[in-house]
Amino acid sequence: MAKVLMVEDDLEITELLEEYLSRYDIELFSVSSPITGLQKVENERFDLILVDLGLPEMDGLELCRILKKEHPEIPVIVSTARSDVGDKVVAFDIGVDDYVAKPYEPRELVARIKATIKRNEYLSVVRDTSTPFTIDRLKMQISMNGEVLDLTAAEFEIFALLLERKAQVVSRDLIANSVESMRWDSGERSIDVIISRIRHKIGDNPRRPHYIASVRGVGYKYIGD
Amino acid sequence: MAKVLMVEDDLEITELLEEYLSRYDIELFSVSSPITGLQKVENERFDLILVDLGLPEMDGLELCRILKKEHPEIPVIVSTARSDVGDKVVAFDIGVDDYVAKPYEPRELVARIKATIKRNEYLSVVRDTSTPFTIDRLKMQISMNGEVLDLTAAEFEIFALLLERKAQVVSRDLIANSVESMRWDSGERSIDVIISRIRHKIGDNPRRPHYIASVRGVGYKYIGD
DNA sequence: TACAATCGTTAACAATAGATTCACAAACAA
DNA sequence: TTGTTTGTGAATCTATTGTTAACGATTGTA
Repeated sequence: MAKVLMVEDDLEITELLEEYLSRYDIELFSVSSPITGLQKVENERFDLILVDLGLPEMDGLELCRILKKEHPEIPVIVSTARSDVGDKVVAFDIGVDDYVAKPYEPRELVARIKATIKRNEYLSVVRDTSTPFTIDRLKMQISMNGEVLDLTAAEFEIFALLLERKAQVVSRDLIANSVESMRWDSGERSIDVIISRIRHKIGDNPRRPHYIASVRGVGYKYIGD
Repeated sequence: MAKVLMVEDDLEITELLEEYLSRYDIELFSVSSPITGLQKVENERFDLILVDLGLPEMDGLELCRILKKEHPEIPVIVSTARSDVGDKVVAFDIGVDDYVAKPYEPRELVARIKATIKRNEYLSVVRDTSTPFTIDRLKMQISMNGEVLDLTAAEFEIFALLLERKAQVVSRDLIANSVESMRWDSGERSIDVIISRIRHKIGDNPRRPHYIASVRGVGYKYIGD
């Protein structure tokens, strides 16, 4: 039974779909606001998220962006009544997995949901080979090639920060202000020391770094090749 | 001097901070209601906005939401006395840039304000199809035909300066004053030397330059043709 | 055109700012 | 307490920047 979360404010649609999808082995949960959607995602595991564009409070695309940032492992399908092609383009740009235009046939939705979940199962295995690191924020751990690294809180936070920003340079300043397990006013050398400890644990060499490169005068960056 | 707008109804705090922040090169303007805050933002340019949650009239989060919608380019920091974690989560969801819990050390506030402003200065990748070069300030790198160049800080800064000014002549004086990674009192020859090293790395020849031409008696310019 | 004066280029080396890491201290958690 | 995590200062190391100087190119002048 696949668990799908739907973010949609039209109650009529959600009730209909809940009933319909259950016949195809899909358990549908629905919330009407992006905020509650995000909260639900934090506390429950879903196989897929369905986002309706044209939502109140927050732009639906904005929700997708956050979802893709915080939970890139969960596939997202967007739906919209607007015939706006721009939305579609932007949505795919963000990394949305599929798109259905309203009004859609329920049967079509079932097909897309099943296809997307299947594709994602396969992809998540492939994706592992591209970068050796996986972040699990709920468990607060980072794995390297499937092996869980033994990191302290500060090490975890800094490394996660670097990994999330991919090749972007992360300044010591930013690190100091983002990492809760460090005192906000601790010296810049402390950051270097923690970086040094992370490097040691992942077996990286600062001279010829494979993962964490230092950027003179600024900070560090993760180099995913 | 950074201009910061504070939306906070506790006069005691604002007066204290106004005095304190000025010592750190931050000019603080304060308003006590979200409405006047919004009006001020319409008519003046600010580098950052500080919003206190738990405001009268309008919910502080609501103010943030409007600010982020109307002026996404201005960074926002929220502060709150509530220890409510939910607020924090929602605030970040809205797109708030940073968060301080009350009571906070004034020094901490200074650090966060400075960091947030700096982080927001450069946001995007400059892509220009007319030249083979691409500047990515976040990653602090310049690519030539897709290949990332291995530049040092000073090399990066000078080359970026030239590229951004297109065909304009950039004087040695301007270079000396713009480049942070160089000592402010270093001679003019040092600039020439760094230009030489950039040329070497991009395979340019000063006799018959394709990219960087010297302008006798003044400085250099980038020739994109 | 020849010559001088000036400016630009770059190689080789020197100076230095910044990074790394060690060993230990302080803070924190159990 | 004890053990673990984070912070500090110092020694060391190194990449980056600065300096010098010899040479080449350019401009101006007669």
